[in-house]
Amino acid sequence: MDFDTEISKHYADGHEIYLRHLSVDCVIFGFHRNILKVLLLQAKYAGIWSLPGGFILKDEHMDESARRILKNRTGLDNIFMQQFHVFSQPSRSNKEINQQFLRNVGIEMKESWMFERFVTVGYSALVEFREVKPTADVYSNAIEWQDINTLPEMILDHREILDKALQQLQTNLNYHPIGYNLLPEKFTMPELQKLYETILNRKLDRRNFQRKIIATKVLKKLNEIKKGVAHKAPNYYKFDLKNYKKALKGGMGFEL
Amino acid sequence: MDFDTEISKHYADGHEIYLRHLSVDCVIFGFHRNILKVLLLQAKYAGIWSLPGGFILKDEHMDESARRILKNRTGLDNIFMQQFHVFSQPSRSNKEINQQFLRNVGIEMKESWMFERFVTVGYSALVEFREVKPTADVYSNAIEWQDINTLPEMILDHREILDKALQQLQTNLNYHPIGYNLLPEKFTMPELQKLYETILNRKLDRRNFQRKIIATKVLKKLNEIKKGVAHKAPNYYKFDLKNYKKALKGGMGFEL
DNA sequence: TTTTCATTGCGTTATTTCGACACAATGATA
DNA sequence: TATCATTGTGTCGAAATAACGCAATGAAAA
Repeated sequence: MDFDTEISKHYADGHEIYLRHLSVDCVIFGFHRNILKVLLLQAKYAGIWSLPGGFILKDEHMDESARRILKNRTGLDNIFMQQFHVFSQPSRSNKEINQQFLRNVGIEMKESWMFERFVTVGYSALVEFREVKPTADVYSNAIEWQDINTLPEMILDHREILDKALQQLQTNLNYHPIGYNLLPEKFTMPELQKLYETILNRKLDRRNFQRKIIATKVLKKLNEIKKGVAHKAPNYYKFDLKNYKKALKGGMGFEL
Repeated sequence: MDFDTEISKHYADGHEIYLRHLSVDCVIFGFHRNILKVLLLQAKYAGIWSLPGGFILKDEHMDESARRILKNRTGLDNIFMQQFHVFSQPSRSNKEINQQFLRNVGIEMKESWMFERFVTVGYSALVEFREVKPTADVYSNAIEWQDINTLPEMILDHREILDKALQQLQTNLNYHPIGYNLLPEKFTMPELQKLYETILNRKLDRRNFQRKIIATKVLKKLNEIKKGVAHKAPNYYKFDLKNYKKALKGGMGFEL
C-alpha cells in the first residue's frame, strides 16, 4: 500500500478500527550529554513539531496503545509508562491542519473522523537515549531528540502536554526512584546527580545527594572505576532492581 | 417528556450531543459522624450501585462535565474537582446491563452508542456532607451516602475507580490541605484529626498533629468553645482561606 | 456540693534527619 | 614530580520529628 492510499484510508475508514474522539500522546524523555531530551516528530509539509501519538484500537487498553506507539517510534519494549493527564479542551481539533495536510498529499475530503474533536491522554516514558532507534511515522518527515531547554514550536496544545509531563516528573522525583531507564546499565554518582539536577532544574549538594540516594538502597556499588577521566575517577554503580522496584511501588521517603 | 421517551432518546440519539466512547465518573467524598462516605447511586431494576457519572457534551471540557454531574447530584457548585485516572479496559462495556435495563423499561434496541465500549475519566471531589442534597438521576431509584468501610457491590469497575480515588486522596494528604469542603465552617481540632485519621486509616498522635497543622497556618483559632460535651470542651477553628489556597497550590511540606 | 474522669491544651525531651562544610585521596595533565 | 579539578568520606550544629508528661476543663457521677 503506497503512502497516499494509506493516508486516505486512515482518514476515511480509521474510525472502523480506532475509537473516535480519543488519542494518546507520549512524552518520551531521554538523557544525553547531561541534557534532558524529548523525542519529537516533525510533520510533513507544515514542518511543525508534535509529540509521538496515535489512536486506540477498538479492543485495546490505552496502556497498550501507548506501548505500541513507543515501540513504533523507538523500537523499545517493556518500558514503564504512566498516564499523567487528560487534555480535553473542546478546541482540541485538527480540522484545518488535517485538511491542509490532505491537500498537500493531493486528497480532498469533506468529512472525516480525524477532523472531529479529540480528547487525548498523556503518557510519559523514560528511556535510555542510546537504545532508541527513532523512527518517524508516515505523517512526519523527521523524528528527533530535542533539548528540553530549546524546544521548537509545537502543534496544538502539545507544549502544554509536555510541560505537564515535566512537572509530574519533578513532583514524582521525590517519592520514586528515577534513572533505571534513563541511564546506561552502569553509571557514576555524578551522572546520576546530574540527571536529578537537570530534572529538578537546580543544584544539589554532592555529598548530601550521595548520602541520601545510598540510604534508599536502590543502588549497588560496583568494583569498577571509570577510566580515562582527568582527576579522580568516580566509581561505577548500577541499580539494584529488586529494591528499585520496591521503591517504585511503595515510595521511598526521599526528599531532595 | 416522560421517562420512557427520555430514555429511548438517550440511547437512540445521545451520540448526537455527547462524545462517543467517553464518560466521566465522580467519586464524591463526604465526612459525617467521623466516617468517610461516598455518594452512590442505585440502579433501577438491577439494584446494583454505581458512581455518579455522565457523558461529555460535544463542546464541553471534561472538567465541566464533571462539575455538571456534581451539580446535578448534589446541588453543589464551585467545588474543586480533580481528574485522577483514566480507566480504559476494553471490557468496560455496559451492553448487557444496558439492554437488560431497556427491556425492563419496555424498550427493545439492537444498536446504541451506549452499548459500545467506554473509556471513563475518574474525577474526585470533597464536599460538605450537610450541604449536599442528594438527587438521583433518571436511571436510578436511589442515591445514598455509603460508608467507605461497608461498600455495597458496585457495577463494572466502579469499585476499582473508587479505590483509586481513595488512594490518591491518601497520597495527596501529605502535600495539600484537606478539609475545607469536608468539614463544616467551624470545627474542632479532634474533628479535623479524625478526618485525617480516617483517610489515612491510622492513628496520629494528638499533640504532634496539632502542632504540625498549626504550623501550616491554614487554620484560624476562634474565640469559641464547643458546648455540651462531656469532659473538657475543645476550641473551634476555621480555615484561613487565604493560606489554605496558597497551600493548595504550593504544597505545604507537611508530613504526618 | 464534691469527686471522678475522659479529654483538651500546652510543654519537654531524646532521637533522627538535614544542610553546610572540611579534608584527604585520586590520577591524568602539565 | 607538582598541579589541580574532582571524588569519597566524615563532622557538626540546626531543625524536624516522635514519644511522652501534666495541669486544666467541665459534664457526669457520687
